[in-house]
Amino acid sequence: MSCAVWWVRRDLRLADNQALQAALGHGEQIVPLFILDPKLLDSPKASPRRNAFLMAGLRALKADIERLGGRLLIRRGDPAQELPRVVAESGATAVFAEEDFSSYARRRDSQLRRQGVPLQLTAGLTIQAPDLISKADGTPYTVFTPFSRAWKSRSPLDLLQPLPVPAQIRVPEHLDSLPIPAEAAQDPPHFPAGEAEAINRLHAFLQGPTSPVDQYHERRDRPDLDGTSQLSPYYRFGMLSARTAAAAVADLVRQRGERQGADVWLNELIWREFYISILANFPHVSRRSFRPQFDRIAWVNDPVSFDAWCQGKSGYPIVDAAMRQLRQTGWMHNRSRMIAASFLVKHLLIDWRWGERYFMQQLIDGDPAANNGGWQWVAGTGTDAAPYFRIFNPILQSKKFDPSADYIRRWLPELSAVPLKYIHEPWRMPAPIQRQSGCRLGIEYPAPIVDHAAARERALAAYRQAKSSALPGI
DNA sequence: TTTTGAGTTGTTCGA
DNA sequence: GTCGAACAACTCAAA
Repeated sequence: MSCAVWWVRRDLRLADNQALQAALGHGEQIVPLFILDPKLLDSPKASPRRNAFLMAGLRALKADIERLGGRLLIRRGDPAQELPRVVAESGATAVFAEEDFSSYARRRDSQLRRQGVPLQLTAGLTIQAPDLISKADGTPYTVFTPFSRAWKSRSPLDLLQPLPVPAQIRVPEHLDSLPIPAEAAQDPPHFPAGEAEAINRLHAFLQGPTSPVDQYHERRDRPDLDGTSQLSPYYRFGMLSARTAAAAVADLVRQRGERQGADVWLNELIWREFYISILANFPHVSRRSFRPQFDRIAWVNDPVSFDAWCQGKSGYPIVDAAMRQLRQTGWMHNRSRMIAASFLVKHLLIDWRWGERYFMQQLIDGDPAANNGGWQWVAGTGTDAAPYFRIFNPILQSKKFDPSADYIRRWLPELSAVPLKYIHEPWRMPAPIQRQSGCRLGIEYPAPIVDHAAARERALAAYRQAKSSALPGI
């Protein structure tokens, strides 16, 4: 009886799954397999919370597969050993998996092929394969706007056809499976794992009674509001495919006509495709700057400041609120990510890789491509050719994007009684008001660890220096 | 090959 | 408070 392995990696879904469909098309039986890879689960960039989300996702996937009459096999170890073992035990003649483009994934998959494992990679992580969108001369785009234009012209939304959930999954009986480990970290309460939850969220965002997507363009930048879809963890593990999301937006536009909110939201999906394409085509970005001259920045890298930043004790309320949201929930609003990241890189002059690693250790949605792209954008070392002196002012950002300070008060209870007039910059609060509001500087809430104006000048000087010393031979 | 227009998300300064 | 200019000069994409 012919048989194929469906090797699940970061595509924990039954709908619109090209690897699954290819495996089903190969033979009468399939082996749904997930390999717990210690190299990934215990890496320095792994996160207990993200691992817990993954395990919960596996439990959901297992139940979904069982509902179709199948089983999910769990194995543990190096895929280079475990995958051939499962292939031998099952007699499978092919292995299908969704292609992933991180450096580790590429090395792993090409090694397996060199070993002779009949591994076939399918598309699906992105809507457009990273090597498909290229300039006229065949080289990849490095600027978002032209990339997005090419992406849109190559991919008319009306033509997107997500694949159905299979009716039945038949799995050989005799194969052993480990249990799904119970993780030390709790399942993240804000993000119940699983494909059903992802689909519910997608529909609630697009079509719910309030249709949040229609206000997305106005509300997406406001961390104090609930204006985003919060689907990122689900894309991260493929509990929802990008194509399903894009097709749902296309449906909406067909029903109700063009909408600004839908367009801006779709653009965010294209950003995701862009950064995956950057990582795939320029793998050096995971270790170094996209632009080599910025590898010469003289970072200060003060561990004490870094620790204060991690703990949300920088003395800048908007930065600290962001970092505490991250610590407490494993998720952070996009605007907050930019503000917090900019503060670390520009105000503290700490290497963006330190921040990148910390975010990966905390974020449930932590994705190598998007996280790296975002950090390099903030650091000014990435694909964005904008001027390096664009340094966020955390006070202005705070007043602009958290005007009532609801976000600050939510995550920093010690500031809850501080008057709005002072809450964005509590160091300006007169001593009597500090006592009155129960928020004394240096006691209940820290004094700022750097002065904005001085830090800004220092960052400008460091970047200027890096640029001028980048001349060859000097 | 050369030229031209443009580049997610900004800040500061001075009128 | 609001507005426009300056910030500094580079790289990319496409004609």
